[in-house]
Amino acid sequence: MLKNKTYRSTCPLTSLLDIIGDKWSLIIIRDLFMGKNTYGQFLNSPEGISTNILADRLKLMKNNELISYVYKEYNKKVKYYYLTNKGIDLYPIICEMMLWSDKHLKFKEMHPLGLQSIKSIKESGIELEIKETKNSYLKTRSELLTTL
Amino acid sequence: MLKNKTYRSTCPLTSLLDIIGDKWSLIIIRDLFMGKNTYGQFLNSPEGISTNILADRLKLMKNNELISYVYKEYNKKVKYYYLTNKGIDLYPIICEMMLWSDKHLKFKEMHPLGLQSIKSIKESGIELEIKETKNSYLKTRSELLTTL
DNA sequence: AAAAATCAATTGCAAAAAACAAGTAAAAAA
DNA sequence: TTTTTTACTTGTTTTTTGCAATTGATTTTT
Repeated sequence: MLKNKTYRSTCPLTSLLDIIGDKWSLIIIRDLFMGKNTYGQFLNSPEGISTNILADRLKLMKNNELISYVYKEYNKKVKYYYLTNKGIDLYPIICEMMLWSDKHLKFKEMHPLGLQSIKSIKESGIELEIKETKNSYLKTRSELLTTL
Repeated sequence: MLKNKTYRSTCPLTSLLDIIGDKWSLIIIRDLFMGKNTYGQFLNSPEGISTNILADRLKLMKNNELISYVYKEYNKKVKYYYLTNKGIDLYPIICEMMLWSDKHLKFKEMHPLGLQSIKSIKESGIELEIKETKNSYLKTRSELLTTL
């Protein structure tokens, strides 16, 4: 299992990388923004994460308070994961990452989080888009939390 | 050595992670923005990257055209690395990462890229700050490239 | 109530990558 | 010419990943 090491330096960039600087964590966060919220749904993403890595990352991100989960009362088995506020605040990073890829890479087929709209809004400042997606997710999350 | 695999999916986020989704690449990019540009300078960063990992990442980022290097005429040994335009465009990502850390983590001692100024400008839209840092780096780079 | 199916993990093992230590080759400085 | 500096490379150990099979609790079906 991936160790939760101590931070390598006091640099804020480094510290973030110590937490989510791997090839899978942000993909799970992306899936959460897209409305996925169970272990099985994460497994079904096209990237094909392995079960042990997924379990490990969910545990780590839970420890780091980026995500949490609830059970629904009619099912004691399935954990419904959701982003904490701390996790939601990762959205601008994901946004900028997708914009970079869109500009510099050739893959344009899949745009999970409405990249086109992000781009057009970008010109008038990205803040609005960030706020909108955040609010939209907050709504989704509150629905999840109120329908246990 | 880290393999340059094929992309795991067509998602732009995933593709970016396939390129720089590790614990070291962005730290080197950060150092370049801070004005460091040689192997030895990268080695001296507080994070303490190993020599083999550093050599590997420089090679990979060169292959991916995020960075390049030049020799100065008075020294045939030292490679002076610099960010390409593609690499410079990673700055908004680094920016957002530092802002996230500043908001959510406790480490406030080291702010490599003028975080405080990024924050204050953020309120009036981050675009300006991004453009400024970009221009500032472009100047540094052109100085490097003209004083071979 | 018992059997079957589902689902979120865990386990074991091989391969890959990272960390650590030491060495090398070329160029620059003394 | 000798010494030092610099950018790596090599070798070994440890950690992490990838993959397949399995477990164990819960849910569904019979």
